Amino acid sequence: MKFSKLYAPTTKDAPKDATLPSHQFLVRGGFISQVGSGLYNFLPMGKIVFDKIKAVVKEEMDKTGAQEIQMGVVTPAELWKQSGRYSVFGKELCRLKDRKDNEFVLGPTHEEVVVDIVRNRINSYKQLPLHLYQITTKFRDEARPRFGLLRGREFTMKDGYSFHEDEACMKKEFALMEETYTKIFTRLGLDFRAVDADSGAIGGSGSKEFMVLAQNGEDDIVVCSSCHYAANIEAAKRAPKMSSIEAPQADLAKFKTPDMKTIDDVCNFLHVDSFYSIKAVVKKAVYIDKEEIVVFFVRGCDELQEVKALNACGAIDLVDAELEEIEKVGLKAGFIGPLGLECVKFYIDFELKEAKNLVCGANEVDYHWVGVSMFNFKEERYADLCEVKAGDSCACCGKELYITKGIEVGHIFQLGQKYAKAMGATFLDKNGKAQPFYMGCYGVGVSRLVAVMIEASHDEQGCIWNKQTAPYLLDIIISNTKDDAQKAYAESIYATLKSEKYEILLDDRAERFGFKIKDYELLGFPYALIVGKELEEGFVEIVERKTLEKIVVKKEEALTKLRELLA
RNA sequence: CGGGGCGUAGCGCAGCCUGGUAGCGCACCUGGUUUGGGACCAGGGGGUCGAAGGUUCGAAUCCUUUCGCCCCGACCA
Repeated sequence: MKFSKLYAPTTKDAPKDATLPSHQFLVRGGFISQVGSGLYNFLPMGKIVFDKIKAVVKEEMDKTGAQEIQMGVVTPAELWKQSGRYSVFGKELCRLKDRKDNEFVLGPTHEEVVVDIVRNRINSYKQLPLHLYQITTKFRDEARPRFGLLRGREFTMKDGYSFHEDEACMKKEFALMEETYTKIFTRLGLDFRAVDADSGAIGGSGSKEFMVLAQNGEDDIVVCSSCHYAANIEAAKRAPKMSSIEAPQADLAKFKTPDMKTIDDVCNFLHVDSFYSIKAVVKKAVYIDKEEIVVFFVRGCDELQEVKALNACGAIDLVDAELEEIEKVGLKAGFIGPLGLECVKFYIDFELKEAKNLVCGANEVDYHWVGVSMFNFKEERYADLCEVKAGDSCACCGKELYITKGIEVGHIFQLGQKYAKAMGATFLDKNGKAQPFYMGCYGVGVSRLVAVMIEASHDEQGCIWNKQTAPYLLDIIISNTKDDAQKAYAESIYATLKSEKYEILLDDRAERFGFKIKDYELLGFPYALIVGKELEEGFVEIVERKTLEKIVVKKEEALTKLRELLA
């Protein structure tokens, strides 16, 4: 490709709203252009990168025996009503009506549709397992699109769905997908971790996220400093917390604690470490048909992890409770404790199970209990509720955990029979009995990966593409296009390499050297060949983008050297 | 969804408070000089001032409504 013909509108300045390197460089380099909030167009070079990433994903998926299909973006709302997600999925689900007032949704994911495809067509266990996948546009009406391609409203995802006769077979496919995703992200040259995750709105039992480690990630991930344990903070576990501080010895007694509404106040007043106190976090749980106040108890030194809390109470959403609502159900804000609590639903972090010598609210204004022991609560009261912090101990090996940032690029789920049951999708097993399918589903954020590649590899000047995803492998820069010798030499190298099927760019624009080398650094192709002044003496230069180091080679040897580098 | 900001040429902005000829930089076009780190000189083209309504002799500017975009947070497979 000749740069003079390429549509790559590069700019010196970044758009004012682009804060992340990937967003800035994608726009400055003319890879993408924005057309609306969270809506982007891919320009020629952006499209090349996108297609290269897509090809890697497709190749690895096809190797596993999964079959590519393509489902419609517009889906009848009826299918979503069958699965129950029409009401559960929030405002991200874009709903629309046709001219006859029939309801539709823009597919944010395709479990419902794929079940419909298989339902009544796969009738026997003999036809299983089956894995169908697609690489298509999804739409989610995000509350706050941002960071360019990292969180758009329209995006491209590879989403695969597998069907199995039993759980064992489903788990086998899950393991195969974990392996496959590892191959995909390794081929793309990314530094990533597969982490334990919460399943969110997709549901199901086991789920793992693939996180690319990056400073600008939106997710917190907990990683063990010693063993292989890694998890999204929403699902992270730790070894039960211990305290070296001696437990306060006291018999069960009610203490007057005037106006002591916070853990700090109470602990200071009673000279107790916050480890030995119980914190009450009041939330309003939103269900499909109702709202109610729910209280979560964790150790005073811990924080409530909201996703865990949401899972514990099975609500659709948890929102902050207003003081008025708290008082209305009979709770005494600042003095809430589990002992004798009856007016609301409540859950207790399981690390508090059978704990002793605690301080907690007495459900009476200006009073706290001391010497509390956590026995006599029903088993179902206990749940994993607290947020893991840096410095906590690993549940697997006991060593220290730390927290780092990640960008989610893949997520794999064991769905079990959730969708098949809800939508009445069954097959006949070996005994001739109808059984709902076991399903798995597996997603890769393909368009997001375009941005992730840059987040993972860039410098002050611009992108640094690897050979696997670079739009072009080499940029031949003619320093002065009025110099016939430079032009002729550059064009001959270009023609030769092009005939050998290398993807290369010839910067033949009538611009000055500085302009073109800046564009090269911004666009970030792996190598550049500079044909300039030294050609007269018989030399040209090869630049490696990653290091920006230049090597001078004899003009006769440049081709050989380039073939070696580009191979 | 809560809080805040901004919409004036393709991009970045000034003008608005105090109403009266729509401006600057970059980009673009023409000619010339220049050609190894985003050149210089001269000339030139391009804007329903986000939209609608109102006040006024007169609105980019004041008032009302509305749409869009962005930032912080909540949310988010």
